[in-house]
Amino acid sequence: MTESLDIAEIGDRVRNLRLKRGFSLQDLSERATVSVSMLSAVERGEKVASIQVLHQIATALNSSIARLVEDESLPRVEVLRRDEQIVMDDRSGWQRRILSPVLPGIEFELMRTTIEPGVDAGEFGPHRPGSREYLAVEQGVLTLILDGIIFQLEAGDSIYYAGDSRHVYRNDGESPCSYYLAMDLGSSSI
Amino acid sequence: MTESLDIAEIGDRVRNLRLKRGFSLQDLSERATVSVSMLSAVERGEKVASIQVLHQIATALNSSIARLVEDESLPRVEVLRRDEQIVMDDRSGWQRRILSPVLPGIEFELMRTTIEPGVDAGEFGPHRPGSREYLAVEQGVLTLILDGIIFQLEAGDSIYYAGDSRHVYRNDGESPCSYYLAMDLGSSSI
DNA sequence: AGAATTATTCCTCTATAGTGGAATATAGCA
DNA sequence: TGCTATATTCCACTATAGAGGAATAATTCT
Repeated sequence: MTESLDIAEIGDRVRNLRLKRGFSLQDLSERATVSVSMLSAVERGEKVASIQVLHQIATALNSSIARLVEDESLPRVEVLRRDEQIVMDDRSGWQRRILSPVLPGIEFELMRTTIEPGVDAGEFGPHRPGSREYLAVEQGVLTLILDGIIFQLEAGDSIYYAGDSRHVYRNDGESPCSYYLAMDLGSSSI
Repeated sequence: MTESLDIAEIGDRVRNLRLKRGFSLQDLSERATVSVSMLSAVERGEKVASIQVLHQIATALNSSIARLVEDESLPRVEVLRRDEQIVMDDRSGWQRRILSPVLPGIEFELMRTTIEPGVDAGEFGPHRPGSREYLAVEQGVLTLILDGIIFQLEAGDSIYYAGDSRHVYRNDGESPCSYYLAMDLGSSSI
């Protein structure tokens, strides 16, 4: 989330992407249904496109508004040693460990959860519409309930589900269960 | 990625979010430095905002252009049983298993890689600027080299790194190494 | 219910987005 | 080098975004 939108930089991104795709302004004009003049003006940061026009440009470049507008200010590397990770221990028998650092403007988490046999880790969500979760079972058997629908997942199985559902994680088995969960609360590409 | 931008729907999203935040048009006008008339027109889908104005509105609503413009058309659930997953077996002694389904407009992958002792899985990337990778070591010891910088990661450790670096994965240990990798080639929130 | 206050839409006007064609700049070829 | 073709920027014009204030609608209070 930036305070100020850099119109010139957006123009640079459009031009870079256009050249990378090997398009002339005329090519892009035809694909995007935007005049050559306007494209030139946008690339030089001379005019501010409406979201309609920028959407057309992005689509023609097989990109997205978000990507053309984005501002990169992320760190290059962050190591989280095991003992530096945030751990949530629940007395009822499950543990959640956050494996990803907090990055400015990024709403994403990678985590590893373990659930003891016979333990119900409780209900989560729904998160905001558009959020996505990806889960991979490392060991044991996980019972995952999404909006009342039951999924039984074994070691090695994986599942994607929309984050705006109610989700319950349970270990109905006889041995500990562990899984990795990647949760993206951000937006889809447009 | 939608073919056509729905201006009325964007307006609905702005209004819903504004009401959720408990703002009047006047409140939002002051916060966003956009006239009350323009806000009303945008909400009613009557006018097309420039990206400058929409950015101001999004910022004032503590949201992003991407989120105001996005179109949700993702599946709710997709299970990938172990034997349905795409597996890349390399003869030199490493294996990569894709754990996430392909979703329209989403450039994200969750994968699990195993590397035999003494094996170098090779060099990857650099991916596009803004992409992010999150890696968690499940077992063994992983040697990860990012743009020439060496990181030694043990079971339980995790690391985030920008995707536009050259990355090399190696198992210098005496036992197999496995790790989970979440790779987001998409954009950051704006 | 009526009055006062607040919120939203309508209206007019100015500034600029966006277009099509001309002028200029650049690249490729003989 | 000069010529041709292609790419880009300039220019004049139309359409509309965006602002400020008036009119209308909705809500709150007595």
